[in-house]
Amino acid sequence: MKYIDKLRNSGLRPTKQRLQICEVLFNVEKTFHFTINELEQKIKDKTDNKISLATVYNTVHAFEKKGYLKQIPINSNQTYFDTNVTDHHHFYDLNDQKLIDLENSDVGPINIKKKINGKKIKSVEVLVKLED
Amino acid sequence: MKYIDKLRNSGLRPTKQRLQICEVLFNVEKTFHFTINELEQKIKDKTDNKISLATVYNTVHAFEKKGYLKQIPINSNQTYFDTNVTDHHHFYDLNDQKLIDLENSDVGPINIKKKINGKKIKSVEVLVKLED
DNA sequence: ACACTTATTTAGAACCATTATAAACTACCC
DNA sequence: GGGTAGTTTATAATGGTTCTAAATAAGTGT
Ligand SMILES: [Mn+2]
Ligand SMILES: [Mn+2]
Ligand SMILES: [Zn+2]
Ligand SMILES: [Zn+2]
Repeated sequence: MKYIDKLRNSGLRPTKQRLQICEVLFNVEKTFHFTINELEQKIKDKTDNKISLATVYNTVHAFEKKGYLKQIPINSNQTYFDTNVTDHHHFYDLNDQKLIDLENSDVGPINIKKKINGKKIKSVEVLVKLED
Repeated sequence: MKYIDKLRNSGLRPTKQRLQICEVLFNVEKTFHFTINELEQKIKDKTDNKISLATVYNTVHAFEKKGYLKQIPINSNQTYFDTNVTDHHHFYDLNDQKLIDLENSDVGPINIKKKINGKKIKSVEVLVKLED
């Protein structure tokens, strides 16, 4: 199986639950954005046996730590995650509460001129809020 | 008093509590970022009588709605607000969990080329994450 | 296969920032 | 002053997330 090695190489045991979550998250055409609750629902739809909510949280955080997921900084009552871990930007539709990817070519390079002593830039993300 | 008119003109009654919060938020040299808990602490430090936590929440949301404050989109367990309501960007220091303003001149103009049908751009914000 | 160790899963409890409630209070208008 | 709508307040409720600790499963060595 393609995810067994991925997990083992990351020091994560390839459990049945983790492999099922890998299927839902990564074995799809397009990357996508999700909350924990939305992921839980997808898992229920796709698989017969249920995975406990605690395991969903544990797994998402483990994958985030390994760089297979990232959090999207947005003000919402739920945390948003992204299966697209490349550097990219977002539209956030305030009416529909929907996130849409922006390609880097849609924004162009961003040159941060200010420097902070002893700190390095980890990421540069643009959030474009949309309304009707 | 300078905040009485500001509040009345916004359709907000200039109560003692709101005026005190105005002093803390706006009667200072520099704009700043805060969480509700940090604001509550500042209020305690500055004034003798206490303002209930519910009123702090109510007031911050009322001021946000009127455009006197804005929320900063960031992943934290607490919501961050900004007394600088002009368009500007932020450094977020992941180690210290501190927000620092970036001037527009520090980033340069950002040209969003992609358009979404029937939606207009409300804001464009850059978040630059820093680490040691 | 077996025993042993360590990682993981799980249900449920705990946590805690935020929001809702509803009664007391206050600003405003006549 | 009297009436009304807006505001404050203590407190409860909400709900996403994290913690706990016991059960289970995976890896390792023999
Ligand atoms: Mn996390
Ligand atoms: Mn708000
Ligand atoms: Zn994305
Ligand atoms: Zn700011």
